[in-house]
Amino acid sequence: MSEAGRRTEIMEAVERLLARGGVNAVTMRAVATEADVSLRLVQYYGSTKDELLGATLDRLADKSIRRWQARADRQGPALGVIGAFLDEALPTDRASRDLHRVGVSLEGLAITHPDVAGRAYRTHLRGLADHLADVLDAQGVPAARRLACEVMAIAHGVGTLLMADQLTEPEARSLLADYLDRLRPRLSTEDRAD
Amino acid sequence: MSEAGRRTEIMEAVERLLARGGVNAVTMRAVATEADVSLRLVQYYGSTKDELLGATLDRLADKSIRRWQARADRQGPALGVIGAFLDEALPTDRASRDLHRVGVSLEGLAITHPDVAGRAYRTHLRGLADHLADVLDAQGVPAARRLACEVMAIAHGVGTLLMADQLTEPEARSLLADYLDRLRPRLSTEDRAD
DNA sequence: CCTCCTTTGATACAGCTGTATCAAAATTTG
DNA sequence: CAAATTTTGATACAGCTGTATCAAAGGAGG
Repeated sequence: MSEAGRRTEIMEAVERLLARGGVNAVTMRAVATEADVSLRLVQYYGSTKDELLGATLDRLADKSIRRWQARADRQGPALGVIGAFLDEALPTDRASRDLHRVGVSLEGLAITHPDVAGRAYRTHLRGLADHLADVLDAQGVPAARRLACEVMAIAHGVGTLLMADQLTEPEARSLLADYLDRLRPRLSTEDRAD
Repeated sequence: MSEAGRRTEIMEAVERLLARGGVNAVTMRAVATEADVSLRLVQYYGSTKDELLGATLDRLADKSIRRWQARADRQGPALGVIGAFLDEALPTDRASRDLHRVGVSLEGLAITHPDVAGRAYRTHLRGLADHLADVLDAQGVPAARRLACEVMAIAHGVGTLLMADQLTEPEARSLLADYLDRLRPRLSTEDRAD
């Protein structure tokens, strides 16, 4: 198999481990087992653990932003864009729950390794915020970046409460629907120039 | 020194380590050094690491809820209560930043150890949500618990963005002020019965 | 004084960690 | 086929981890 392919496989194994058991579950030997590959090969690509972890996190940030871009580029009304973002961010199915867990791991990692993981985390968040702000701004929404951050904040927070069993999925959805209702009057350009 | 005093000192050392370097920084030997005590004594109280960690997390949840209760029991108008909550939760000074880091550690720990840390985390969140919901409900706010969760969500999310340098402190404050502005019409009982 | 509680010291052990190093297969590629 | 690349195997090592076990010192209260 080609070099790039193997590297990808290995980084996918790292992602899976992150999603399942957090940062502590990512050991070189565990990665080898998860990728169904010898420990020696994990060393062969991505020589050090930090390099491997860093590359995985960068890849993750890229993927996350790219995925959201693909979905949001069919621009609807601003409210629809925000609704789609919230819907996408909500950890309801297996995949999005895994993604949320990876995000939490990354957030925690940013504390321990501000240089490696912190940079990836900031890149991730900044990319999402920039893109969301751009889309909103293009629709004439006032104070677009501030709103983008607010939407990201509530998405993250509600996701956390959902993962911690403080909200059921229907409760989370109706909470966000309420939130969107209150947001509606602020989304038109002529309503208020900030 | 009395038994309870030492135990408290040790758990405070655990908290400090959590705030500084996340979960991985909490080793028995590091706790001993941080508490300026011998390793043997850390074993003497809180025999197992899991027990020590669990007790610390429980204590933390208690403290956090109690602190917020003390502040919110001087009941003002609903908007003021929510504003106070947001203000308190915002990681601006050293202490609240440390607290936020501990919270992130706890959140991540809830993934790795759903039994020990997960329980403490849920207790923490539930306690905060219950109390906030009670206060709001007593003021006649409709759908109080849902709103309580929403406020907690945005507080957590904005805190995360602030810690990750995606928002400056003034930006975060004006974001929350905007949010509160939109919330105001919904806080009176006669405005809308949900 | 003597007994109980607290505290320390030194040290051990097995387990997991990242990393390194030998040679040797297996596979792909020219 | 031959050469280069990819992959494995078997270990090794030093470091940190939680936990355990020895004896002994220090202090408080009866």
